[in-house]
Amino acid sequence: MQLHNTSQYAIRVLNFIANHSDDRLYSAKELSEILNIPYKFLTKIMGILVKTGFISSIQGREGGYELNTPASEIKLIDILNTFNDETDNESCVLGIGICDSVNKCALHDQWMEPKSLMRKMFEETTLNNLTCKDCKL
Amino acid sequence: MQLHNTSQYAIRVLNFIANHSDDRLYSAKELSEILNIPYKFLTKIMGILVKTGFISSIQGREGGYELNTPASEIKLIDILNTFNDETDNESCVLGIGICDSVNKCALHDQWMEPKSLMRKMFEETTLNNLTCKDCKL
DNA sequence: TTCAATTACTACTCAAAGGTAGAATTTAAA
DNA sequence: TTTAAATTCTACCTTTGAGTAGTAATTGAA
Repeated sequence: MQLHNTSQYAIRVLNFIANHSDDRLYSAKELSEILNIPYKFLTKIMGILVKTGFISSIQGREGGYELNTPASEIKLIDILNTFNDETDNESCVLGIGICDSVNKCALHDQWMEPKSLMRKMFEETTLNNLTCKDCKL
Repeated sequence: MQLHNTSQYAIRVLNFIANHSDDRLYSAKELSEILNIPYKFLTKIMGILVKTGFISSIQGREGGYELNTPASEIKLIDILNTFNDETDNESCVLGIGICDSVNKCALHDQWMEPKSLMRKMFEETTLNNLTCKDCKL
């Protein structure tokens, strides 16, 4: 029960860029070193984030990445969805198709509350709320 | 963000056995058909559940499986741990080692509440609480 | 005692996540 | 204009979860 590495990496990178947007551009090489993410894997993820529109890339020497939209508009759930980290509200925790109040699995009732809270958190948290000066990178 | 298939299957099988312990023995073939789990994969999982002590197997003709301990003593969290479905309380949601109040990741604060509820649920729910007559199998 | 229904064991395949390699392209600075 | 620092692209490798195949071992019933 945990997020995919790609989702974790993407959140950390986007958060870092959001917190340093005034600053200057950061390259994949720098991000890889600062965030301790394998360089080649990071560039692959950055490519996806560019294609899906989260960020823009500035190519060539002195290049790097910048957010396309304000940090306050980037929800964690959108990042998770990009990397197939389903938080689908209806899918059954025991894997038996769709779960709802009339068609329950054995764990449905107990799962409701933690699931809702978790989903709410990923839906309502933006890169903006995440900003945190003394945090691990 | 979801449970492994193996964990899902294991919970469903154990729950079914728990709900039919008075009854009679169910074989892997029957369980596979009733619960719609691939037979060969199920027998593999049953083997693990026997080795880890959740169930005992009765070999030979008319054989099958039965719980080793009362359903009220089998916690979901123990099943998850058996199949590497970590719900480790300290491990970081963003994958940066250990997370606690003095060593936070950027998502730590928001993650606390849903994580605690989820963990509490898996720790406190036993096969016994799960019993549910009108549920999907 | 035979036989069929059962679990147990070993080894394999398949798919997806995670990660790597190398070369092509872009571009600002020297 | 050259060059080095950057992104981009395509293809590959590795690991792990998911699932399959075949056969040996066990055992109650006929």
